[in-house]
Amino acid sequence: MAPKTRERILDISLAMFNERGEPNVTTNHIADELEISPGNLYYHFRNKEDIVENLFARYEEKIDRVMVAPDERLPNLEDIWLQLHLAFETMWEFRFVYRDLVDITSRNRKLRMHFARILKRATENATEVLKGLVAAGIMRASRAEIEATASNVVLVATFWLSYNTVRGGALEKGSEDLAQGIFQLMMLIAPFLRDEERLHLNTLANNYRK
Amino acid sequence: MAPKTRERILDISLAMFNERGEPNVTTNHIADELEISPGNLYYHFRNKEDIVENLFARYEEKIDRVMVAPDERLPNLEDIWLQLHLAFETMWEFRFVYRDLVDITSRNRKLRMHFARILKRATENATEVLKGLVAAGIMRASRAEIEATASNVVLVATFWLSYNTVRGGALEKGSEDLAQGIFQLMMLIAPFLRDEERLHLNTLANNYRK
DNA sequence: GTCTATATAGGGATAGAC
DNA sequence: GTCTATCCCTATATAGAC
Repeated sequence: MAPKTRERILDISLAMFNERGEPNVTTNHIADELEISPGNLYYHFRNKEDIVENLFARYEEKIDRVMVAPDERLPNLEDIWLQLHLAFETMWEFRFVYRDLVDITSRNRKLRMHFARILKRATENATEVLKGLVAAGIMRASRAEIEATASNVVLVATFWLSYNTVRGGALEKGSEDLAQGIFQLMMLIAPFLRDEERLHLNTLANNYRK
Repeated sequence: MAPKTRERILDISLAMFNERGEPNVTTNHIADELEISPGNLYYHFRNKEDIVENLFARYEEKIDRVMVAPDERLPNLEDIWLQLHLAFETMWEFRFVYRDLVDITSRNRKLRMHFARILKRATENATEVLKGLVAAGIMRASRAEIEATASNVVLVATFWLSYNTVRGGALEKGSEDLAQGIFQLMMLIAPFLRDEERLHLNTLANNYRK
């Protein structure tokens, strides 16, 4: 049996928001693409914002599952690659949120609060991981450096896709763009690493240079 | 004598774009605010995009003057504080560009190309300055680290205002927000500095923590 | 649950008088 | 240069039939 209309609206809206940017997709576009009537769409959702909020809720749920606190074991660099990879995959899936982040959060108090919460949690998460690396002896950094770096990690992660779009240059397929962003994040912590890991990252740079 | 209408339109548009976001300001709003007729506005500008392009040209000219290549003398940290301050002031003056950066550049090829050029120039500029610090013996970093850091500096500078908006928390008056962003940028290069300067920055952190 | 038809509002933009 | 009047179009949203 075909998926419920409500779900189909959400799915196609996500695809169109991601592709064209949420401000540039109207409810009529969505209805057209689905080959349903605008009236039908409004039977399932009060308004466009209602669709956006539902998609954001999907996003929030997924990203929350990815931002798991570090467990008892001290983290290593492999853990970080993996966690960044999972986070970036989810952000890519809902990249419309990031494309017009300020506009979307400015006009909707609910989304603004929830997004601020995600950022806060991400920053705490990053801080804990960095502290873990210090505790594991993999890196050395002061408290102030850890805090500043955690903020910078979150900032770069949040706006990497926008940056990559805006700096021009042909966009790769999504997965390569993401890999480059993850590398860029790793280079934020590279200078704090002990020589072995630091040199390793420097070597990897050639694979990601663009 | 009062300023020419054309200039008044540009001035008030800039103020309104900065305050409400460019997508949320219509030509009618602008005309209302100026207490002129919409028809008059369209006598001076072909359309809204024409206004945006003119404001962007103003911005580009100013930011180009700020991004001066380092002169013969090797740079020190004071030079960097100063240059960042000048750049951030100009970005703040035209912050509407940054608020909806992806949307604005996506729909206008000309702005897209010009903004990409600014980013490219900023990255080259940052790279040169970092190399200068290395040459001056103030910091140590590999070529790969310099390149990655230059990119991160530009990325953080580009999206600092958006980040600050979106993370919530009461916004300070503009000047304090900017100072915090500049500090955040300095912390990107802190780990590469020799001990003296690195400790100095770490001490400053208390003034900027938020 | 879905459609057709329509109401309403607003934004972009132009013509023509002054 | 400026205004009034207006047109066109698109977007959101609703009513009521099926």
